[in-house]
Amino acid sequence: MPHTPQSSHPFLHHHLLLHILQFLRVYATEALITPTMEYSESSNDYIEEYESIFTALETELPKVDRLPNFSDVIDGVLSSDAVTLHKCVYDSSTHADVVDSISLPDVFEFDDYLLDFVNNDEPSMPEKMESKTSTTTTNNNTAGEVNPLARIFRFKTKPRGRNVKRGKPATYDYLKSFWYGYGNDESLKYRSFVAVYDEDNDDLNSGKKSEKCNIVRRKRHKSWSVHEVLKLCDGVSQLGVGKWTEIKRLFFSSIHHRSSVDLKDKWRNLLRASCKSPSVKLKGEWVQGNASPTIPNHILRRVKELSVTHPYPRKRQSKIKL
DNA sequence: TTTAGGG
DNA sequence: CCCTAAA
Repeated sequence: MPHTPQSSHPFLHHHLLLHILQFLRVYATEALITPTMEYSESSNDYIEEYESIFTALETELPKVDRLPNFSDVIDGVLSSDAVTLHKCVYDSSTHADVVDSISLPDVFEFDDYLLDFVNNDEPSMPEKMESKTSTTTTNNNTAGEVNPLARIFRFKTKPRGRNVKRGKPATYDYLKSFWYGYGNDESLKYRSFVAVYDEDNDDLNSGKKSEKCNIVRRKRHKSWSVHEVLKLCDGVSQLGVGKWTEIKRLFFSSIHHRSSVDLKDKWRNLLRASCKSPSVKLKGEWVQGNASPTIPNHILRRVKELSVTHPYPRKRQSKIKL
């Protein structure tokens, strides 16, 4: 990794790092290690595993030129060997099930945590940035203060992952509304945002206005667990198709990261999958059907049944053409 | 705001 | 998952 000039970003300063690590420590200790210790004698392995992660983070994070995103970090933790072992303890089939099985403190709370930290105890800014910032924001901020969020947006980050190119560029004000008030759609609270450094609108070089860097909004991909899918099936069988807000309220009240729209999308995908031929055992051999092998057959069957009992409401059943 | 559908 | 026309 030929990382060059240690781009010193304020949020990567040591004290913030410590906060992040502290948070991770608490998270891992309380949510993952503790419940494991009740079931395994080799929990020291887990602790060591996490310690190694922390150590790695401590040395690697300062080199990253993007705002550390807790969701990404925790993804790494959850995909670690420690959790793999953990999942065996619970005899679950997927990591998602592990997450479901132990009541985690909300994994996504970190974004809020970080924001609070930023607001209350702002890291010092590099002079280079400090001067430019002050000149460009004087007119826009009351009390002449630099809004900490604006600083976050100055990170020269490269978005990663899927959908990143399709994200809707947003302004600072747009994003701010999600940080401070999540509105009624709580799922928005669990979305992560990535600031994209806009070369063409670089106030560090041009000295021009650039309060509005491009912000790419994206929701981290989270595979549906069996538990969630069953929940969705229950909802559909009880409330019918199309009542997703209700299903969300009654069956997903504690699963904050699935919006009603998510439910709708998932059901559509499940229907699609249930039509395909599942894997079957023929003469002792497993014949791979063209249906996704990741979805248990009993679920596909359940969906199949429900698709008959609760037909998908077709808005335009007939396309009347004259 | 919520749904249905296309992307 | 995102985006948006429709309702």
